[in-house]
Amino acid sequence: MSIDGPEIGATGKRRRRVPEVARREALASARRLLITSGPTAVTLKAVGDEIGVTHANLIHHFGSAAGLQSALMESMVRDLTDALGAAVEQLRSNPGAPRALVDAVFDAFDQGGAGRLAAWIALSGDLQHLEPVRAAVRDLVDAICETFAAEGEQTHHRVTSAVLFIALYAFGDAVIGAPLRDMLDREDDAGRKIVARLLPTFLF
Amino acid sequence: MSIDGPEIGATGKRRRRVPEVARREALASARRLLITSGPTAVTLKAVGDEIGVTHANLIHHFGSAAGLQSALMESMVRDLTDALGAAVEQLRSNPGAPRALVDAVFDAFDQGGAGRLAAWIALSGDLQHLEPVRAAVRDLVDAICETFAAEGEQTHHRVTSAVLFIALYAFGDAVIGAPLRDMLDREDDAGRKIVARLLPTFLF
DNA sequence: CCATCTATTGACATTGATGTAACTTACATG
DNA sequence: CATGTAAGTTACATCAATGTCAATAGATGG
Repeated sequence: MSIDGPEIGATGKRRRRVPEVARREALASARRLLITSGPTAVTLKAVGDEIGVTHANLIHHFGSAAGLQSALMESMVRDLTDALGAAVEQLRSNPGAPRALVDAVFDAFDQGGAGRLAAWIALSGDLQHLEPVRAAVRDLVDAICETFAAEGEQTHHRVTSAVLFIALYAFGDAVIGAPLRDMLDREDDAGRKIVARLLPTFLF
Repeated sequence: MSIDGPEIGATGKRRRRVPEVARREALASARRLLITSGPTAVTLKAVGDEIGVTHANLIHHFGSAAGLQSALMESMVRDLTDALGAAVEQLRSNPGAPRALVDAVFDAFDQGGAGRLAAWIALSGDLQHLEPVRAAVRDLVDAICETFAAEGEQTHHRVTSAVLFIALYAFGDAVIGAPLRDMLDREDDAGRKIVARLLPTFLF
């Protein structure tokens, strides 16, 4: 098995990191643990073992275990808002390409881990961590509204319906899409196809 | 503060339950804790305090903490499959009423707690507990296919798309629908309206 | 080379969840 | 009323996660 490789002992010396690097490595490890093994796997010991530091060192950098979890949520929420911002740009530069928009949002929720993050936040009740998402969502709504401004006064209502539609669906697909598609014998991108086909229903 | 009130001592005597009653009370309490406070709140002590027994007594009835969790998952999965079965009956007796079908599925995921349950199972990786759902989902697909058998050879594909659509959406709505609707200033049943409106797109 | 700063560690304490064993007592049955 | 079964409790042990603190050791400036 070759457990406990000489993670630090390879050189026999400690590896001293700049705080920013230490935090970044820890958060990357924590995200990997969250996505692959669930929220209960994100512990100080597990993260420390992955990046070769002790749990006390993580407390030194994040203040507490809750501080690490909070920083992880902030990090992933920032990535999600960035992805939504990129989706806005993608839409502005190339409107009328629903599949590209759908892929951008679905990838953020699936591979970016936003789906599992949102589920974790919702189950644990830490809803305040979702607050930065509010602005990103409203930017997305505004961008879509501008693109389809000619549609009349019902535009805002239709656009919020579209955003609610794609976000809820992408979230559901990221968290339980795989087993559900397996039950139905459907292909991996069945959900994306459906959303891409229905999205014009809202916008046109 | 008046800690440790005479929980049992109110009568001065123990309350002896038949095993089936003890298990039912414990599972009801565990479900309430899961829905209101998340998976980490479902502990032997928390459940025991709610129903007035010790944590050792719960181990006596369920074998272990994992046994209680497993029984909770089974109980909630059974309720979900029952709800899906009822949706099948509802559809057979009154086809062409998408909102009623949508409400039945959404209520199962939201008020029944199936949404939080599914998120918990997905995050923790205990996918085998979803196995009983497979049969219920396939029954639902078959029932819808029979109802719309005249639609041609693409029927099965369209029906599985519809089931995937409503299930993923109901799940997403149950777990993160409330904060998302708040961000978008949308009404509580916005998701249900959207699904009810789009469902005929698949079936007709 | 020396001194200072601080990232890092090791050892220890604490807490909560879980598990085990022996004892108690409610209840049914003779 | 006597008795056996099992629901229920008490007391204790264990383990993992978290937290605290003094000591160690890289890095950098003088």
